[in-house]
Amino acid sequence: MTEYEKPIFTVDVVPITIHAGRLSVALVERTGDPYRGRLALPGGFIHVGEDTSAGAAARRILRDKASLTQIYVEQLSTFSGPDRDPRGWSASTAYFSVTPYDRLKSAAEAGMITLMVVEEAVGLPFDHDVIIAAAVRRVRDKGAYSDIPARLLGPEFTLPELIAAYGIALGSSVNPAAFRKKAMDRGLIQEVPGAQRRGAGTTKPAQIYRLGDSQMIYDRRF
Amino acid sequence: MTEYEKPIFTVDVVPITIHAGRLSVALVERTGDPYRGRLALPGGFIHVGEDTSAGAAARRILRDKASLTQIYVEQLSTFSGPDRDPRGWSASTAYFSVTPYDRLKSAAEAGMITLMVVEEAVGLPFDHDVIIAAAVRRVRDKGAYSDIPARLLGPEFTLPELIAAYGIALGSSVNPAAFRKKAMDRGLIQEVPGAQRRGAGTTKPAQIYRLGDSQMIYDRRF
DNA sequence: CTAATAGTGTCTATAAGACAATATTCC
DNA sequence: GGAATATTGTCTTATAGACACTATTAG
Repeated sequence: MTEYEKPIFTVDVVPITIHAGRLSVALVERTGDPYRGRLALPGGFIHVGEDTSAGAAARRILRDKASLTQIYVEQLSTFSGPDRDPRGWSASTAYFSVTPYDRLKSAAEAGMITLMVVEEAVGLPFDHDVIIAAAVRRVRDKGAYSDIPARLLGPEFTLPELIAAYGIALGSSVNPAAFRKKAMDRGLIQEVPGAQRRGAGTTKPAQIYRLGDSQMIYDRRF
Repeated sequence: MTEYEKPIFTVDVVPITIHAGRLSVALVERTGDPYRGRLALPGGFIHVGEDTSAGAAARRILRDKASLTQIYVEQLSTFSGPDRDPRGWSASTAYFSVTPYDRLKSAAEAGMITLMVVEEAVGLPFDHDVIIAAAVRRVRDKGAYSDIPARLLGPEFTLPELIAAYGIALGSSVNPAAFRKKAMDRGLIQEVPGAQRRGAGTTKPAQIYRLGDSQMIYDRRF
């Protein structure tokens, strides 16, 4: 068999969250060679002896660079070509993660990460602008029929909070009545029976929910 | 920067077609080292001086191994891990292509490729069983709201042919009246105004259509 | 005319959006 | 009671599935 020059293979992660009511990404300062010191997506090489898959590498990177564990991670796409990395022909398998801001707060306050609103995260090294745009598109496309936006919240939430999260993730307003009906019918959420209230004060308290078993995926067939 | 052992990076393609009324994949006999002589998905290494992206490599592989050019190719997912390739830690970005059988016929008759019904393509080298299953799932998931099944046909087709293709691709029967209405309303297909007939003989001839501008993607929002 | 398939129209069930109406809390 | 938000119910509209009916060809 002919031997070919091996391309560079890396993993990048787009850590998505809601910060101050806006869909945001967590960026890290590059410590390594190209673009050292610049803000970019957390990423890195495969640790051949340690990572059991590219997805596992993505989780390791999130853990090491943003102290994030136990969160939703999904493969996005693989970006490749001779010019995207100055070191040579490269392929990067990109993942995105979805977390409540709470989980990122201490890393942000420690300066490990910098949050940017997705629309303002431009001019980044490599093709990270393109990767972020693809992640946002995925969230918007899948958001309306999946539980991804719900993962922007903690494990318990009220319906108004959930509706707000869907609105922010989808970038469009959400019909509360239709949302409720659909979410309940499809089993996206379940009431937390005991405690029913929450919220800051002066108004009617809302029921607390958790994610249900269903992910609200449904299909359309002819 | 620490140097890490580079993983192997390859590209694999799942060439999907309809053969004898069944959803099928084209496999090739491996000429290279692991699993030499076995049937497997067409695939290979990046040619660093030649390929402008992994998708371009996928197209090159289709051209070289199955004489296929100018067809629909879509990135599926990247499969990776320490054990999927006996040569070591590897990642393979998988693509699938969708073509009418006509385009594969001469390669099949020349013995370059072997067609197998997707359900029967099991026990293949590497994790190609998993890759094929993922491709079939993608076609079935996206099929109901995209033009992918239409690409299993040539550029001109009748409505009954199109409905049959959707049925085979989706693995379920299709309501002709509903399909027609939806496909026309959404602009999936356009009448070919001049010639209106075709078909073998003894029955009413059908109108010929082409793909329209729309790809019939639509979204659901709350 | 008959057989066979192409194509159309109608009815029904379902789901989503709009929007009004009701409920519950704090003050 | 009043303000503010939560929650529910009703009406309308769009779409898909079921299914029957009409159309067009060869023989």
